[in-house]
Amino acid sequence: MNNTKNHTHMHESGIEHFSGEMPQEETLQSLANLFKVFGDSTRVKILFVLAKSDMCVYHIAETLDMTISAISHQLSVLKKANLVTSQRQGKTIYYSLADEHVRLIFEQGLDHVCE
Amino acid sequence: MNNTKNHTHMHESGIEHFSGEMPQEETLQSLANLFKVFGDSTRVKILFVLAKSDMCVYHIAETLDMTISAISHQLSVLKKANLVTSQRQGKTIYYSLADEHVRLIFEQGLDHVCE
DNA sequence: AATATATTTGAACAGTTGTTCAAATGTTCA
DNA sequence: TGAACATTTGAACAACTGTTCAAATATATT
Repeated sequence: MNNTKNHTHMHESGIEHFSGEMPQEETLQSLANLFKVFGDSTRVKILFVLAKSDMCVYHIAETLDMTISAISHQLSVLKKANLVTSQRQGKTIYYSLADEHVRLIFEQGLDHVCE
Repeated sequence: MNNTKNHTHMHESGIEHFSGEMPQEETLQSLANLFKVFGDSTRVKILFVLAKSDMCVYHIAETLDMTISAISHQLSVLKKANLVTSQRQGKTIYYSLADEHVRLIFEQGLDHVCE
């Protein structure tokens, strides 16, 4: 699985950058999975409209001009990732952002994109 | 493309959450693309080892126990996203993190994952 | 120029992803 | 209970992604 044998490199930089230790394999996988959820424009748009106000599936679909089914599928992804929560009120189910992390992650990302 | 006609919803939440205005379609797409790059554990690992010290392809491959080719492909993705920079030094090409944004985005993500 | 080292590149492949469509599940109200 | 509303679910399909493999490029050394 590794074709790195018989290499003559002698480099050792010594420059220390990052604050913490290298996290566990499992943690890095979780981190990648979290970012993967943010890595789709439909989901990003959903999170943005939810950041403005709680909404039901119908209204999100209307706002983004997409089918209810497509939005529902993506909401289930967001819910599984604990980025949104839902609350039934009669026939309608309202979705909201799960916590402040979402906003903070967004702001960092926007900083980078809008530099 | 939209099956949301003839809906009887009357909801208007009024709850205002997010600091800024809804960004442009294009900006949201860029944001999603940025997160997409973070959404792979190999790339996350590469960024982590680069956060500790600048490294060449061979040593990254060695550290992550993967092929040089696989790492090289992913480095080109990271470079295209302006998350890493490279600097040739003789035969060897050293890679480094492009800026502090990477660290900040990571820290936000880790906060969420390790809650 | 020829050789060894260091890395990139492109095609190919299996695995994953997002949307659509049709059908199913819940909920409310007459 | 039956009809209307609100949303979810699963299968299907095309598009995309990450890794491998083999070959190409680039640099340094002799």
